[in-house]
Amino acid sequence: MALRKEQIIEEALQLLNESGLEGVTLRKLAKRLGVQAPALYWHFNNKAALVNEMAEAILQTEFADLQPRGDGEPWQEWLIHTLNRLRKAMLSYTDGGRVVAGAHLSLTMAKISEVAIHSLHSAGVSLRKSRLIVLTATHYTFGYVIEEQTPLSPEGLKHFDLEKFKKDHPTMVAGIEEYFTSGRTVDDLFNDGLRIIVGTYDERK
Amino acid sequence: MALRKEQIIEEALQLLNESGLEGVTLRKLAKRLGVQAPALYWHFNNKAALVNEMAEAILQTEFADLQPRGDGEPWQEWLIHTLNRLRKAMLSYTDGGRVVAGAHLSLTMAKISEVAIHSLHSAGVSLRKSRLIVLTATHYTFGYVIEEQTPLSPEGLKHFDLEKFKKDHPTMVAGIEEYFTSGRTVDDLFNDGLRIIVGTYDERK
DNA sequence: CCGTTAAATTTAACACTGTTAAGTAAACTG
DNA sequence: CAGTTTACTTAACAGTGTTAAATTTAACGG
Repeated sequence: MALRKEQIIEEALQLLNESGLEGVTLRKLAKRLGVQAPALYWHFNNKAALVNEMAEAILQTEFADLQPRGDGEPWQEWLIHTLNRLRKAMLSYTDGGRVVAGAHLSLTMAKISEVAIHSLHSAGVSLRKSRLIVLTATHYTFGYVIEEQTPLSPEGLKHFDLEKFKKDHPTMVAGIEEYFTSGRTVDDLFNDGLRIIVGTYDERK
Repeated sequence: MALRKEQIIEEALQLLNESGLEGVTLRKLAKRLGVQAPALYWHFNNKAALVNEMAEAILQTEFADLQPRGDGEPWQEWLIHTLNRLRKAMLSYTDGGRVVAGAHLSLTMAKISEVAIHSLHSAGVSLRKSRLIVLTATHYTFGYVIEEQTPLSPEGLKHFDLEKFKKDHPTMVAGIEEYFTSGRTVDDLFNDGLRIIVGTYDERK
């Protein structure tokens, strides 16, 4: 009775969350849909197209409606809030960062950029700087999420000498310990990076 | 007469540059080395380990020697210069960004972070802010390079309506045109992003 | 209701992929 | 010279995306 494109993507996203990006195979996906693998090729030209649409769907759940900066709202706060939503959307699926970052030509991402640049520009920031800040913050967000979603394999951990690492990277380790023993989280870390970019990072507190 | 680990990686990197990350298969690599594919498993536990060592090699060619910030040298300039080297290293191989960013537990990356944080801290920046800036700039660099190395498929371009895109994203398009018609390049764009992060972006000029 | 056309899917197969197990030949070691 | 380690080969497994052709299912006009 005709498989619908929408439900293929929905099932693919569920599979993504259970098995990760490597685990999303056409045969597994087809089985869940009660169909044979080549049937999917009627709905998608190839797997890459499927993954692209998955990325679009991930973004759409969070950005179905995207309000531009409100009157009087500081652009820094608006941008930070918006990029927190972007991170949240990617984090809500296993390997969501890689999926979304790998999907070029995403209309939703383009829309986010457009609204963001406009939201800064309309607040008095020059067009060039608006674009620079949005671009920088977006790349930062992608890089941050991709890394936080990259699992460090237990295999690599086996050969990892923590004591030697500490001895070889004292400043780095001190910085990490200082940050987290002060009660901060990876969410705080992400937001502090954004504040560095938008220029509202406050040394005190 | 005994294959050496070093030359396997060298050949793998050459293959990477010719065929991209997808093109680096154990059989192709083995063939180039005049050997059968399973022979590689004597030298590496699995393919992921091979790719990790490729990442390390990519970084090592550029960061065999990494000088910390010199006395009197502004930390902003030192950091920008160092991250330009990081970008250059990744750009020198097809999919270099994905390879390096995917390699967790890279000792070379750890060393870069350590030296960088120290270079900022020793210039009077607080430990916490030093780490924040380095982390932010590093993630930005990864995100930037990964995107600039992601090829937009001709397939996706077929269905792409440029005129509609322009109409739907006027601010974004205006920003892009303004930037590049002023004679700037993607290298400049990358560096302007870094300047936003380290706080030396100058609106004029 | 029938015949035709188009939509949606199946079956079979191809050319790959990473990876394991078992065997083999050369090189070193005592 | 015997035994062990090093470095590989051969054979095979289970899986991958993808294509071509045949086949079923649904839709539609007369």
